[in-house]
Amino acid sequence: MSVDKVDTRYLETLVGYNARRAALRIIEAFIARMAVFDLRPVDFSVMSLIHHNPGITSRQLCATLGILPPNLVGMIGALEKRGLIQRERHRIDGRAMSLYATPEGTALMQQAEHEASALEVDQTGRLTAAERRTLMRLLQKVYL
Amino acid sequence: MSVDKVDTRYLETLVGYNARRAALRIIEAFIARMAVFDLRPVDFSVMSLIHHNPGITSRQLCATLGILPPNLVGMIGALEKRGLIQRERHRIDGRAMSLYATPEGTALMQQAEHEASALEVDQTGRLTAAERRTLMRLLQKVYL
DNA sequence: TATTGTTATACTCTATAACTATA
DNA sequence: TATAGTTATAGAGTATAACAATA
Repeated sequence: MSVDKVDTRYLETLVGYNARRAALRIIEAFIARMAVFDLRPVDFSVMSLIHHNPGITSRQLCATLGILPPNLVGMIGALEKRGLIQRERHRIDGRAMSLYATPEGTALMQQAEHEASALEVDQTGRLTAAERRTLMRLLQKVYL
Repeated sequence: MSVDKVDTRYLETLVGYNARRAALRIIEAFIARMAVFDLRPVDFSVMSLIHHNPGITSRQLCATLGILPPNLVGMIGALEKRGLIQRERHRIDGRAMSLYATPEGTALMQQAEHEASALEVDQTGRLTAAERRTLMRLLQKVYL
């Protein structure tokens, strides 16, 4: 026999389960609304960090976002090919590459971040501003 | 030039970013501590739902957990092969399969859920019990 | 000797199309 | 005609090993 209504009460006591479900919900909406910019969540994160940290290296991006170096190479290459970022050999450490947003990349990210922030408010519409701040603070207490 | 310290302040204003980081942190610990039971997060979720919903169908599992049917088949097959669950043809709807935890599966899940709950407390050690309840409630307000 | 970036490659996860048995 | 489960397969995401250039 099937069950009338699925009892999910146990899983809902787990922070990991709830955080994953919430993240997937928001990311789903993010993908849909960021399609006009042709930016996946990971591309957005990478571009945002370069935008706010001119000269950041690939290694620093990997460490910050938890991306493995081999998996970043293609993304960086694609963003450079699109004219959104520029790569320069690091002035002091010749092994590293410094990354910069181009004027086109900067303009794109100003729009994209504005849209992302608007989307966040939409997706968390059932939360008050205070609850939203609390949620952020508690999540950071978990992973930072 | 690389940057001294990476500025992540903008990304940290996004619920999606924070929820994903927190979820990944907890899931990482989950994978490590559930290895003794040979249960990945998805296996744990599936087994837990079967455990608490005797007779649940594959379709109901898919709808509840957001898994696509073709991707559930192999998991169910593996769990059955391990003797943790039993599949029976649904008594009324001959197309569906009703799923039940075996005594072995039930015993395993009692241990596994106990361990998962303990792990949750460890991973959210920087939160008070009240904060943990608040976090859960706010996350559910986002995705439910 | 260690680190940055890179290539190649394997592995896992997720998604799509099409089939069968039943409703 | 629609749905539950299944098969095969494609695509995206993530991981490991090894290498060249530089520290």
